Amino acid sequence: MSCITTLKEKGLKITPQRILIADVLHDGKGQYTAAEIIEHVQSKMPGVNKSTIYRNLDILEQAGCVYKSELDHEVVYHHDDHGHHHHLKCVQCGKVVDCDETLLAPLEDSVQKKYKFRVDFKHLVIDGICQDCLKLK
Amino acid sequence: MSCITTLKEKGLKITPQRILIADVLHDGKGQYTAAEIIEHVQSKMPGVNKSTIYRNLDILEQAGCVYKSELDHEVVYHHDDHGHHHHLKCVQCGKVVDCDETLLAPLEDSVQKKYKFRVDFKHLVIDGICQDCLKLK
DNA sequence: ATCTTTATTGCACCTGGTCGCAATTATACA
DNA sequence: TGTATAATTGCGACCAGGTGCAATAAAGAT
Repeated sequence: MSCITTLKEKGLKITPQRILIADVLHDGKGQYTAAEIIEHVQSKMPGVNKSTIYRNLDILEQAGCVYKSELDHEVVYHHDDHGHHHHLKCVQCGKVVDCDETLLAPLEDSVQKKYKFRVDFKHLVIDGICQDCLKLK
Repeated sequence: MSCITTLKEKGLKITPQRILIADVLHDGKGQYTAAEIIEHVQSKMPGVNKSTIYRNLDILEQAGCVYKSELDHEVVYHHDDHGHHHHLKCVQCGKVVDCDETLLAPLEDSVQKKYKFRVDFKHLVIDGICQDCLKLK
């Protein structure tokens, strides 16, 4: 669903800056760093302030349109639409391996049941130690 | 186990700054923000640079002596010894609920088996939406 | 006890992200 | 269409944390 529609539903104002940010997130590759979003937005509308963009990314995150994950020393934002998968990140060598989403499903259920907390894992990053680094020990 | 011993085993040098950092982490409450660690260390040895402390916290994390988690807009460091538990954090209201560690055990196993990745969850922070915020919708 | 090597520290500077506040603008309503 | 009002923007200052580099100090060898 369009981010703009969601914002409207929440009684938030539709500004040109917000439209541009939503456009970037809907387009293309589905994963952007804050710097990339800032660059794309400013290339279409020079002078847009970085605070505006950070603030709007937060708002979109709160609204549930955008997910944020910290991947290998970088924060990336992705739109809800793009399929989920997770990342296993080795804290020793920094390597990142993609990981199937079904792995997390049982956990979502148990947290939901036990704590009445709705978690919906999208692009979760799990820290650990990879096979290669374990061998080096 | 003492952080200092671990550092020695890895061939790293034992400096007064590192000893102070390890002291803070071993003491007391078991959870410190970077700012608290900097303050404690500098109170015992004025002039220690913050970069030194950040660098050493990273090194201790890599060495597996210290765990780092992001809790409600704050990064906290804790020593390996202190018992684990996890946190469920509501992305809407910011509320944090403690959560039992047994919940994560099955996941540790499945990641280990399927991806040969050793994860050892300590003080994990899981984002979600709490019961109260769900009701408001 | 001194020397050599290599890691570590302190320094100055940079970067990403945040905040308070005054100016601006989207929206609802007359 | 014009106006009121509350949200949003842009700005500048600010903060936490990180980096490159020259100076320093720990550890092992002599």
